[in-house]
Amino acid sequence: MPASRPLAPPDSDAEPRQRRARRKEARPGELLDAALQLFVEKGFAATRVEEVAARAGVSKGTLFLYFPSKEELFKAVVRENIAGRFPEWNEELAQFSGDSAELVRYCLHTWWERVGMTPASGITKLVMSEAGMFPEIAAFYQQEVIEPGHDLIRRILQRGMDRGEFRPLSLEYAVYSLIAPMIFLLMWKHSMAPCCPATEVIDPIGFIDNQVDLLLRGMLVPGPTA
Amino acid sequence: MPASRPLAPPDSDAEPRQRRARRKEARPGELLDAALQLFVEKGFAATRVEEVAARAGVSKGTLFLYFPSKEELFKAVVRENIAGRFPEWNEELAQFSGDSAELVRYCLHTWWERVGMTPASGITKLVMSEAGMFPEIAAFYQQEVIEPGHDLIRRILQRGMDRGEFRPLSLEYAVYSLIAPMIFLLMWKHSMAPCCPATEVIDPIGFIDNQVDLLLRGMLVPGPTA
Amino acid sequence: MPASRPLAPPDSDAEPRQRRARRKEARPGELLDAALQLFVEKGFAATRVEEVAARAGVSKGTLFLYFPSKEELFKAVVRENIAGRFPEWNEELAQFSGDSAELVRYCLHTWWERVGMTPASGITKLVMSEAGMFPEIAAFYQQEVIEPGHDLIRRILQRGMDRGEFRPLSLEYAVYSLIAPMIFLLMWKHSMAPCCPATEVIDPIGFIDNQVDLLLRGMLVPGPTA
Amino acid sequence: MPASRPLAPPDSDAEPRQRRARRKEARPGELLDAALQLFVEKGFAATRVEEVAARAGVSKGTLFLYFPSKEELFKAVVRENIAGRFPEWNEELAQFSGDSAELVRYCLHTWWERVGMTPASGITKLVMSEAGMFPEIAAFYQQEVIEPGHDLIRRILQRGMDRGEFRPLSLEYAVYSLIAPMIFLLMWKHSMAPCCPATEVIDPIGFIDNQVDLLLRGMLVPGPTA
DNA sequence: TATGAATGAGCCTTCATTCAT
DNA sequence: CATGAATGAAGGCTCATTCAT
Repeated sequence: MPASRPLAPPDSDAEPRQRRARRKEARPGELLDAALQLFVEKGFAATRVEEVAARAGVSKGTLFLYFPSKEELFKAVVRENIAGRFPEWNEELAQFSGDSAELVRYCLHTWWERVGMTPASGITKLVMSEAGMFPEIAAFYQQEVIEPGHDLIRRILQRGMDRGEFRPLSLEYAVYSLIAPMIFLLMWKHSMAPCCPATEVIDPIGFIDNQVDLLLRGMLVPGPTA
Repeated sequence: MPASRPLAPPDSDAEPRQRRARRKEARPGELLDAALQLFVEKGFAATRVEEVAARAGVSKGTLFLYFPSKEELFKAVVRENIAGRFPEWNEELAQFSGDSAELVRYCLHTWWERVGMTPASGITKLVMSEAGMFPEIAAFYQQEVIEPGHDLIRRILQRGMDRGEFRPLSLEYAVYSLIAPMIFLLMWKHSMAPCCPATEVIDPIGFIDNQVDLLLRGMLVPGPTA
Repeated sequence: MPASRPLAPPDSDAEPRQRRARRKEARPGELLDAALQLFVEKGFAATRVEEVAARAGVSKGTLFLYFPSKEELFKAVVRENIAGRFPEWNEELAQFSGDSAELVRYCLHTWWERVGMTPASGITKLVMSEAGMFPEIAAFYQQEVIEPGHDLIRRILQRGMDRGEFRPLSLEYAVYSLIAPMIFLLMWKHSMAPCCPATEVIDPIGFIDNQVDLLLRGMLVPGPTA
Repeated sequence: MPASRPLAPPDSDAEPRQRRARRKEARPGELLDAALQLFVEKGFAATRVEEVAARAGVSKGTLFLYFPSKEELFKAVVRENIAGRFPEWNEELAQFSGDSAELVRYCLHTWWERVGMTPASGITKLVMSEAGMFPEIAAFYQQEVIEPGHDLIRRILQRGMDRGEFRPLSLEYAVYSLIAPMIFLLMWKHSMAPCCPATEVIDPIGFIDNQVDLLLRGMLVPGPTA
């Protein structure tokens, strides 16, 4: 879940005077973006700080002006890219007025649009891949993303049950049932797809639609006209 | 999918004659096991060959007697652990006589018992994490594991449709629907769980049961007493 | 044939501004000099890059900033030290106006002064010693040094015959007759002399003089007063 | 100058019973031959003991049964191959009855036949190439080969002067004049020729003939019909 | 601030040497 | 005697990090 900082700052500088200053402020962000890309592509160890700096258009030394070490850069990348959008999303959820099946469908599609298909989706892959080396980061991610995410989904499911739309569900497991296909899409996109041109291409929208159909059919209280 | 090679060779020196020779045969396996553990634990780059050797009870140099480089060791770990169990599984599938819902349930549980809960499950995590650095390995995995796996599941779904048990399904997407929860379990087990004691523990059996219920409800032709 | 680059860069810091920059330009040369010395002293394999770096007053890593590998360093040493001085020598030869006997004598003495007695003479010993391991280098040397050298000598001999000073000679063999003593001096200087204090010391000037006398006596058309 | 041990032991064993025993005795010799070849080809450092053992048809361990270390193997190779043939040669010289010009020609040709063109010629190349690392060996070689060789040549020259055939010569330098072309042939054969197919091929017999003509013309007392 | 030359700890890999069989 | 599996010291090379400019 990317912060609202523009990922690619428009360099169409109306006022040429302050470009330098603006760039200076933009530095850390540009470095984080470059780092995100590279870490996702190649993993933590295989990414060289010099490459990150180069992709951000600065020198190696400059990177260390902003981040005291490669590890801290990594942590910053993760932290920066999971900046809580949950308040906003919780708000959206609270105001949703359609039926719960709609809500489920809306949620997964929205997640895809706002996270799954953006570069930010890479950080989940990143965190999972490097969790062993950065338990601290994994715990942080768990706390800041996974738990709020689970809560959000749990509320959706509860809403469905409360409104008599969903049959009684094991909240715990049902949450995973909704998350699993998203994780799957993510890993597919970031792991297999980029390196095996032979890999079958998954159409994410189609998959999500189909998956939601399947799951909802299992979750919904059977209507009189099944 | 680990070979049936015993993980810890019985050193019950019944015949004291050829201890050396016996060790020699066991070496590659011991090294591969040690490497599997460490690669899964720490990733490829962060694992030092000396550590692998030490865990296998030999010296650094010995490792290079059996594997010409760290990369080849990695490849061997992957190859060793996916040694085609598909023929055997395909056979089991062909001889299954129960209904297709049973078959689906049986399959996922069996996968968990034979792969998911064994150390070999780390391989998938490993391949996904390092795919960027080892496109060759990823392609190999794609060909040797993913495609046969998809085929197998596709046949199960087709069987269900042929026998009139499953409603018409998009084979493509339905395959992913069955795979996704397995991938999710795997990543959970190898990424979040080991480093965040705080993480909610997922009971895999429970999750699989629940997930199968949900999916089957969506896949089965609604019986007279839904 | 060493380039005219000063072997020990004058660190007489007149302008304290850009010591760093100046060093940077001097580095490759300092490293090449150090490498030349050590390679000649100990051979390629027995020379450690760290030692080369140390003798050049830098750390191991710095060496790799300028040369991508030990092999490339070696190649650079060879290239640096044979940087075509042949054009200049050919020019000298063309403008020589004395008789051909003088020219032969002048040539061999000049070779000694400009190559034989300089550290660059070690290069030939080096190339010959390591030719088996670096066929590429040997071929390069053959092309860039040996062939031009032979051409030069061949022209001298031809000049002598054209002017009626030398009797008809087999150009091919006569070239080797002039080269052989130089190679001999070189190998003596770099192989036997340095390690056997007992070895008889050859006075190169004396040897060259004597050798030229002997050869010229065989090559010259017998004058009326032999 | 190879010892009289046959370089390639004829395995056409008339009596098959003792082959094993005979081989056992032949071991050190076979190892030394293999080592000579490889050391000459690749130099000391680049030759692996395992390769030597393999070429001699034994295992690595066996080599260390006969030679306590690689360095000692090297020294043995040199020692073995310079076994004094000088007594024999000195004898030949003493009994030579022709004129001294003939003797010079005979000597150089004989040297080529008995040393230059045999594998043993490699050791001179070897000693010169590795002298820096084995000063002890170089000194030994100096003492056992170079000095006796110089003595022999010096005696020839003295004989020529004593018999009034040669003009007064600087013994010292004239010795080098005769040795230089031999050294040159040797280095050419072992260094440049094997790795540069492009290298001009020198016909050694032709070169020696030509060189002797040239030198003798310079050394001989001019006859009435110069 | 920004640079990039310099550093040196760290790791993979080789190979002479040992030793149990 | 012979073997070849095992060892571990040594050295090439990388790259995160520092610091003079």
